[in-house]
Amino acid sequence: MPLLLLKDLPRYECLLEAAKEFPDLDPSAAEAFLHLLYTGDEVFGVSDRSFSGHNISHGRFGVLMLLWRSGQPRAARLMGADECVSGPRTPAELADAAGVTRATMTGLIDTLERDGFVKRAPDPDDRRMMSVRLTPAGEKFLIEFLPGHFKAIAALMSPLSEAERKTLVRLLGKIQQQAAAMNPKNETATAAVS
Amino acid sequence: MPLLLLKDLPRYECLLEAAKEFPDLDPSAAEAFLHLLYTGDEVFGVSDRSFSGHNISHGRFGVLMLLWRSGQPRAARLMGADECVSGPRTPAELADAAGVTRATMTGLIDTLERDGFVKRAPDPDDRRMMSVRLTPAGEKFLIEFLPGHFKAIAALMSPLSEAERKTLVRLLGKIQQQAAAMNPKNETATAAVS
DNA sequence: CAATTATCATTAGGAGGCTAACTGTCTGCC
DNA sequence: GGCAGACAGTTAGCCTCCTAATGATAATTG
Repeated sequence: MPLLLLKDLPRYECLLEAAKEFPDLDPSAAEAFLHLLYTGDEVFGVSDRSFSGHNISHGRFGVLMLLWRSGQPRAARLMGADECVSGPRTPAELADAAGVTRATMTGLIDTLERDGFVKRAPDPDDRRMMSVRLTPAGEKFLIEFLPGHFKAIAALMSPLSEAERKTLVRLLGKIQQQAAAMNPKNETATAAVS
Repeated sequence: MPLLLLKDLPRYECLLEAAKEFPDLDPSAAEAFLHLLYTGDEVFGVSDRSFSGHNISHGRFGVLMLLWRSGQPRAARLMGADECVSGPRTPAELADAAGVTRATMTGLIDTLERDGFVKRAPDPDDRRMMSVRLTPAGEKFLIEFLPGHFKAIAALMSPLSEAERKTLVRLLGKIQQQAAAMNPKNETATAAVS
């Protein structure tokens, strides 16, 4: 459970009443916003419980997935890369792919290496760089862990029909796009939406 | 941005291919799951940027909102309480309402008090308890901050029509229910769904 | 070829989460 | 009345995230 949120969401009537006092409050927008945050947190919690029994966390899991068969072409595509190149190897590449800072990645690799899932090796060509690699123990962990994780995801989404899942993804896509446009960091996204 | 996630979501074809290797992987479930986590993170990031310019965070904001006019009946209803009683006052009540541990609430109140938004006072009746109160500075902050925050939420949801917002909330509700049922902590939720 | 600039990984310090253990205070029961 | 247990709040230590600063190495460029 990562983020602090209300345990009970406000009822819609409460939002309506609050909107009388705050003209900027759009009740249906606030409702959707709160539900999105709340559900995201719940879903995060589900996969967190799936992780916690295995001495792993979202961050650690993400790094392992990024490293998973990174030497083989298939892995890169499985993780969303556009081309069939090998997956990320250096801390900088991993940080970029995972969307965290390099400092954070250093910390994650530290604990992963301490626990024997991963190994660092200096790059022979560029002495500034390190090369990160899954150990056999790390690979064994993934092979044992993934099926259960996938089952949990399937169970979580089981109340939704295929059509509902598509609808959900479509609506979330619109919000993603808008959120990206509202992020001052990427001006390209702003242009793409406008 | 709270949680570590892939910067680029895998494409659907990649999930389909991965499903050949892992029979437990349900591609549409995984797609919805990843989009939900990703969008939740993006949305969290939007409100985080709305906060960060004001020396505040989600946790701190949540506490302030819980304390907001906690002496007046309206406040409690605004925050989702079922009855028109006064809002939470003690650290334990705040922790429960916010869904964090008491230890975490102690830390939040510490920094909030250090920054002058909040004030602790011993309870005269029960010397184990403390009473937490918004200072005038804390109230001033909320009054100045809320309109912009509500505007950001409205902007974020602006790509969705009213009907789409209702659909989104309905679909998210199904997932919330399922997530609650999968949480071993609350057996009541399990029973409610089955 | 030397000096500046850019890049890589790490460290240091801070914040917000957690659990577990501790201190004081109240309650309830003999 | 006194003691065991429950309960409020805090403390201590860990994890994951951040930003900013550092040191070592490459790359660029005059």
